[in-house]
Amino acid sequence: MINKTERREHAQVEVTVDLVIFTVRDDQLHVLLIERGQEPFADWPALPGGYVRVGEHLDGAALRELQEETGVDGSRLHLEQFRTYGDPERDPRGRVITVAYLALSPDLPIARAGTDARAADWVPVEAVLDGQIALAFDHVLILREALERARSQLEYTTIAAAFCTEPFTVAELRRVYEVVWGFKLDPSNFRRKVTRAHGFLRPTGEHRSPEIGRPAALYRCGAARLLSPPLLRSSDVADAQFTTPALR
Amino acid sequence: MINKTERREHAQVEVTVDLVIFTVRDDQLHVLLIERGQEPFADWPALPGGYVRVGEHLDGAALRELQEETGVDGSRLHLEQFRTYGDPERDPRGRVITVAYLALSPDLPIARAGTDARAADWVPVEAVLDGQIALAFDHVLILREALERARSQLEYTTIAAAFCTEPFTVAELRRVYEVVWGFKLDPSNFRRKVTRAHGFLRPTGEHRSPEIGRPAALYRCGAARLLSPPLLRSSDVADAQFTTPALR
DNA sequence: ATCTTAAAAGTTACATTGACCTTAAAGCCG
DNA sequence: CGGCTTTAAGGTCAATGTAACTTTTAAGAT
Repeated sequence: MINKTERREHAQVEVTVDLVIFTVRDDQLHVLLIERGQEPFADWPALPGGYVRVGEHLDGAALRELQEETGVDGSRLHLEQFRTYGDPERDPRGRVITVAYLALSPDLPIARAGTDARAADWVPVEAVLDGQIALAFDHVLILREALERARSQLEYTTIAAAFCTEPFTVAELRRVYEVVWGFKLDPSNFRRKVTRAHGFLRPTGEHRSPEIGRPAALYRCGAARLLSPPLLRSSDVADAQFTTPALR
Repeated sequence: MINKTERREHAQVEVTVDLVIFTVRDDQLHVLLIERGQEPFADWPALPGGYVRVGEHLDGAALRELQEETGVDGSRLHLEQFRTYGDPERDPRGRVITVAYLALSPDLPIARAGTDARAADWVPVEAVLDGQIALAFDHVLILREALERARSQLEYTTIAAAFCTEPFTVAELRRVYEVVWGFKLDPSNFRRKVTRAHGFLRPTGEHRSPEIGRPAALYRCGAARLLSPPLLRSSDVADAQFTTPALR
């Protein structure tokens, strides 16, 4: 079925990876952005990412670009491929499709300056979705879809713990859910669910005193990757999200 | 950060789409396969798919290849991009990455012969996973991951109805779940859940008499895309699946 | 000692679930 | 016809899960 006519029509494309790295900072969801050093979109904020090299795995390219552009070591993050963007018009340089990755990170300090990217820093997600900050290419779309994916991942998986620096308290974990989902949770019911969920939290036996108040028990991540039973947002919220990732 | 050195190292790749189309037939899960007409892997069974053309959207390429190779009109299926495969060694022709799509289909008759592909037909998924049938490229991997995706989609979305030809009965819908998940469900409890779930089923008021037994009420798909509350597999099963789609 | 604060644990009414049972509506058979 | 078989549909009930709320606990501060 592949004849010489079609052979001429194959798109010769270049492939990039882009990374959406979220963190929780000051009770706000932040995303890791760089400032582009080159045309197109020179000086614009953008998701970290770049070209996949000859003979390089997609996952490897994602790790490398993250390291090069932001100094972040992605090997300890739960970096997950979540979607590929291939609109023929999405890059003014020509046909460039990008494989998007998502990860949740503890609030790491970002080594600025010096390295590849002109700047890399955490930026509040809301500032981007508000339109206060415009991003290069179709990165706002990618960010929006990554956020929706992250929100739903919190329901069915244990990755929320990836936001926390070990060891962490139940309250810290709850704040992650609250910030990503964008609404408050009942502390008591939240505790009951996450402590009951098999393999989510491993108690250390240690405690940490906050500035004031009763000391909180400290936990580490358990072995489970899937949360059962899941920790669902209310059905109202789920209905509102109502994503239809299908073709028209 | 993108300098002339890196510019030389950009992978020049070709991009294909591959489609995993499932259906339920004779109480078995089937996948739509073609027989390759060309090297590499000439005469091997493979997932339908092919090169993305210049200026073509990924979704458009998926629809076109499905039509060309199997005669199936994908515009009425819920075709969803689920993962991109980019192992540098995955295609002997060189660097070819593929964007994989997933859809659930009613049991359509496949127009054989004549067209682009030498043959296209439904094949039991088990025969492939057993190793009885080898597939070209990394298509077994793609199939396996598509199956896991489909299984989990049945839990949280209403796409199971896409397997059924409208109008359909609750028993037909239940058989879809049983075949995809691979275990029996309690008919009574299943009915209660799917009829209660808001926006899943729309009663037609009509009935259809089976060969024997009480006539079953007929339904059409409702408007909801997300299932709330979700229809979960038992937690044992969820634990067993335990996928870790992260990097090492 | 008492107050304040946040963590942790308990209470209650209610909804959902899984396993099982009963009734309903057809065709079939004598 | 009347009873049998078959599948659909609906009901029961104990166990579990949930949301909203209250109470107890363990620290530092006054």
